Amino acid sequence: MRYFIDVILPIPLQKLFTYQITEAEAEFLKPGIRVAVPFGKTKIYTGLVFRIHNQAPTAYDAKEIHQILDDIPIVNQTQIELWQWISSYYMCTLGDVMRAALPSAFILESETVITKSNVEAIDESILKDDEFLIYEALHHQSSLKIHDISSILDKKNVLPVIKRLIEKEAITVEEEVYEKYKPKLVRYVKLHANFSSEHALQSLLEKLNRAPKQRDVVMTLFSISATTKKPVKVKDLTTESGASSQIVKSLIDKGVLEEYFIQTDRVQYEGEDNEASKQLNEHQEIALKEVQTSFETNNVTLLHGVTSSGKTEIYVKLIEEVLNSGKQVLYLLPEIALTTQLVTRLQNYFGEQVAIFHSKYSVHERVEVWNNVLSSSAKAKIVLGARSSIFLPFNNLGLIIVDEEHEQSFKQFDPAPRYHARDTAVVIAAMHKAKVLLGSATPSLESYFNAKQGKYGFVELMHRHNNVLMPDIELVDIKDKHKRKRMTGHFSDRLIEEITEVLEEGKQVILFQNRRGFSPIVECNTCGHSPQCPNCDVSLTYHQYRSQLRCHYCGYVAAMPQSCEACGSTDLDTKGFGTEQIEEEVKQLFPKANVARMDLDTTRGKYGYEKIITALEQQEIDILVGTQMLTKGLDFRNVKLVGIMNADNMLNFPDFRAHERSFQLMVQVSGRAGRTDERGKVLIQTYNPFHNILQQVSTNSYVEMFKEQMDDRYNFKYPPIYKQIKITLKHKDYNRTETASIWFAKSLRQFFGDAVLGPEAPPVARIRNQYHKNILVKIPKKQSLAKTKEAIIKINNSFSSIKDFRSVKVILNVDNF
DNA sequence: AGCACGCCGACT
DNA sequence: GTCGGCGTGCTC
Repeated sequence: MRYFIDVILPIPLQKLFTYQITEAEAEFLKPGIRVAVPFGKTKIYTGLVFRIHNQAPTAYDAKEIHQILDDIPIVNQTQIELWQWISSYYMCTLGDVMRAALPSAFILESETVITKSNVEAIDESILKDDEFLIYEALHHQSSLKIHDISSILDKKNVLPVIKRLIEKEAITVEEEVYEKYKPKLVRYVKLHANFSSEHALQSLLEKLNRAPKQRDVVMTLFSISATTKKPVKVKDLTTESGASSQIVKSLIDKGVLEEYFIQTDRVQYEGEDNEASKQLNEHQEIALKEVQTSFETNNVTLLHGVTSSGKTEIYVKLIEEVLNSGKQVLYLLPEIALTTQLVTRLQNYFGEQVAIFHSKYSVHERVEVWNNVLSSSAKAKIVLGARSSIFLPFNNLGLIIVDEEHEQSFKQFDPAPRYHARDTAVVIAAMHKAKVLLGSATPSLESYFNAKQGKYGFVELMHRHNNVLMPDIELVDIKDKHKRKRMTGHFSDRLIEEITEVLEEGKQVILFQNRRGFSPIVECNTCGHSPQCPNCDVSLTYHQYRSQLRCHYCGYVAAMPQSCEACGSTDLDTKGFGTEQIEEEVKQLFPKANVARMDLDTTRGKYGYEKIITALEQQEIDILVGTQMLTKGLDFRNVKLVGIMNADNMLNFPDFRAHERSFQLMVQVSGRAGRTDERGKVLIQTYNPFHNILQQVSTNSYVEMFKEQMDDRYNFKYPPIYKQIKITLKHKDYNRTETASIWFAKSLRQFFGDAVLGPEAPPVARIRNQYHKNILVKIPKKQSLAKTKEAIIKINNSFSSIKDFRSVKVILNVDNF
């Protein structure tokens, strides 16, 4: 009997690959174990065992595997099922899912290692200059990587050189696989066993009298272990005794001390003991009861709680309950909210049981969280994570909380798998027979719709904590203010008045402008020319603080020109405004106030974000100017006024969800005002104060907004009434993109007729020198999604078999919102 | 996706 | 004449 395995490889190919294994391997292997397999002519890849069987492939000879990488499966059966669901629902390959799901340290790739051949000295005269350079380098260094050779020769393509050297038998190459994850070892020391007796110790100390530094170290070791009664880290010993690590080393060399290593987790909770969860107020208590009742009949429940209503405390109670039943909890949050207070809060309640998983963690840290979840370790009973934490190897999930459920960042846009973590969470929960709680102050239309349809349970929490009133929202008509000359820069007289007042009270102000940089367009007043990005179809944004022009799509940077590139005129003007300009104007208007800015530019780096938040909490900042970053789950105690500089640019955004998003954004920012005792104030500056959305924001009428938006969605066949799939075609040649997209749309129409929209060029038609075209397929609820996808895949297959179109990239995006 | 192979322009 | 550009095809 012959044995085979089908493996998933982390490459975007639909197929699984079959390898030969021995009987012993067949007995050992299980689905979910990683194997290193040869792939193509040279490479070795990490594959994940999907199936073990006896059917020999007919068309080819299966290769043998290279190595088994795990003792036990690192991916469980439920996850493999989930991967399959994601791959079919979001129209991507299993390899795509594998790449996204596994921490990158789990996916090893081989590296080519070049060594000198063992042939006796070869005739060096047959070597050419570059070949000799490498041959020579190998005399000094036993082995070289491809990368090293590139830098020695200072060129990119070094493979031909290597090939020639192999032919001349000067070198040999090998593929080596490296384990990327190394457990972290901490170095400890103890007194060598030889000196455990009183007598031996005595004579040792006498001997050391002549080496006072070493004696100090030994004495410090005694005092540390006497006080802590724990093993002593080398690091503690050196800092405590003030001795260099050299002294410790010589003691080890002498055999006085003995070193040993203990494996530790990189991520450790070092906080205090847990505090008890807070007593709920009457409204929270009722909401909690309602959620619990809802869970009896619904697997998914939506909790609509206004900003500052204390949803977190309810979550905490639910988590406690689930933990007591011995199950795991997944708490999903938008990426950015993870870096803040909430993490600390949950750790205060649950201590070590909380594991955190997000993109700022190193690959090693992620592996540790993965392993802790896999082994159902007590250290990962609750996982607090961003969208990718849905891929962790849970085996006993009881509850998933999706906080800020409406956040778009739960949807992955690029690369594949383009999944939505909230929707995927619902699927995972079903697999585990777990419950899902979606929480938001401004639920997404689809979740609210699902709740209204009875598909989800629904609980409302309309009272703010301590019964603080909802902020008072005032609309300021800047068209009128301009006419009456009541504007100073981008500030209306009302806004200036309010800021002045709030500052006098010693309270803080947040100003929201959803655009970074100084101004999005620079224009020449003489000829009208404005600098464009050379790689994308957008005008460059002016960033004042470095006097640069930058493209927000591709990252292109140029110095701000002194004069117009087209006509040479020095009369340059800026159109539109961003956070930088607001910051500058505030500084001029309120020279005494401390002003800070929070946007992508100021929060780069690991702690950039935290720094600003802490400064605001410590009240070192009086006025904070920022983009939508401000809205994500932050709890600012002392902010009394929120100013929205211009509501119109978001409302006019060309997207069917622009209104919904604007509503959510504005309500969320407004929620930052007056969160503790005093009522907050919000000023919204707009050219169009009678816009329905603005009226709804100012009266906090979610339901009204929902009804009106749903009418639009119904009339224009948009989600959540219709499902939709977006197909994007990309190519560097405009004409080819054009003809390809027309062909694609035409084929789609043969199946779906009017339900196909486009092809249409997106607002930015060229990004990084690639032309884009979008096609939208709208799918009525009653139409089979599976059949629709099948048809699209079929069309895509015939598309890529057309020679001219093969180089056109096709991106399928299911539920592209 | 990589990576090898193979065919054409621009340089020593 | 070679080097290296990228279009084409394949990977168990």
